[in-house]
Amino acid sequence: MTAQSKKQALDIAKDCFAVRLRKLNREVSSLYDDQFRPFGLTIAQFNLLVSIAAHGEVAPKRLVETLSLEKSTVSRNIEKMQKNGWVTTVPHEDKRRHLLTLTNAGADLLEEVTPAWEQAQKVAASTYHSLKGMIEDIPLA
Amino acid sequence: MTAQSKKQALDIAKDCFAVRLRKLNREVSSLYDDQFRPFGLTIAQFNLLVSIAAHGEVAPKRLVETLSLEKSTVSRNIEKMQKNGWVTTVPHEDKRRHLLTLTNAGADLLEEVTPAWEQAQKVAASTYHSLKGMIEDIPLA
DNA sequence: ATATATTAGTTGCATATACATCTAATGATA
DNA sequence: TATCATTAGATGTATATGCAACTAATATAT
Repeated sequence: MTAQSKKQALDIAKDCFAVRLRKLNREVSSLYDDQFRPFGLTIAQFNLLVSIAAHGEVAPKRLVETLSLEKSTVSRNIEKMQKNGWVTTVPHEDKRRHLLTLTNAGADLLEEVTPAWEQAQKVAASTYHSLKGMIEDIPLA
Repeated sequence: MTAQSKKQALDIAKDCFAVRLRKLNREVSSLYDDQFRPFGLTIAQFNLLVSIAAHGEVAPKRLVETLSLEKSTVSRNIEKMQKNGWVTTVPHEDKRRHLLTLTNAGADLLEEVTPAWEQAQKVAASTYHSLKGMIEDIPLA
């Protein structure tokens, strides 16, 4: 490691979008995980929970598209949420497909955790001032 | 799911910092992973590679702090990078500690992948216009 | 100086994520 | 209609991540 290459590496570390974004992502995600932990819920699961609720009924395929998740990731995370009794499936005429809905327990959970979510939002906004302005530039669907 | 609660869920999905940030993180990370794939390198490993290079010699503890990673995550990711021959350890007077440095192969790899990194940066910047202004607000260390 | 507390790092375990491949079902085409 | 292609989702395998508990070493306090 010459002093030259060390300086170059530092520049890369400072300039890299992914390095910065991933660090912020870990920090912010952990705020939400901390808030949700008492409910046995993770931020990843909350994300799916709220997305299903927003749709009412939704195909995994659509979650893949709107959340930029790999289909196998959706498949496995939903599987856990089904085991937890929060999500159930509705058959579809096209037998390859099915729709996901929240169970009553799932809907109740979402209501229960909303204050925790609000708390996480508050901490996130006050810790990372740029977040507020940032999110409008991130396409939702 | 009443129409009321559906609408509330949609609002949460739209307002949630974590939901948006995590989606952006997946999308951006995948740009870098695509670029690095031919080198057998991931964005997570690149992150460590460049951080070690920037320090010259660095303790895992310090990477934990500067990157907001869990110590076990650093431990295991470094382990893989050692197996790949990119990183090696230097003993410390305090026998609990050790320092990490890049091997020649690791330093060479970093040089080799720099054009791929630049390409990912270019795609990221042109796809997500807000990234450029955003990163200055994310503390690096 | 010995007992206790702290620290750095590792290991056990669980979730999250993605790529490749597979299967079942449906669609398109010759 | 029989064959081929596409599609939705599931499964195999690997990396990434974090919490809890552990170990070895050092620091602190009595």
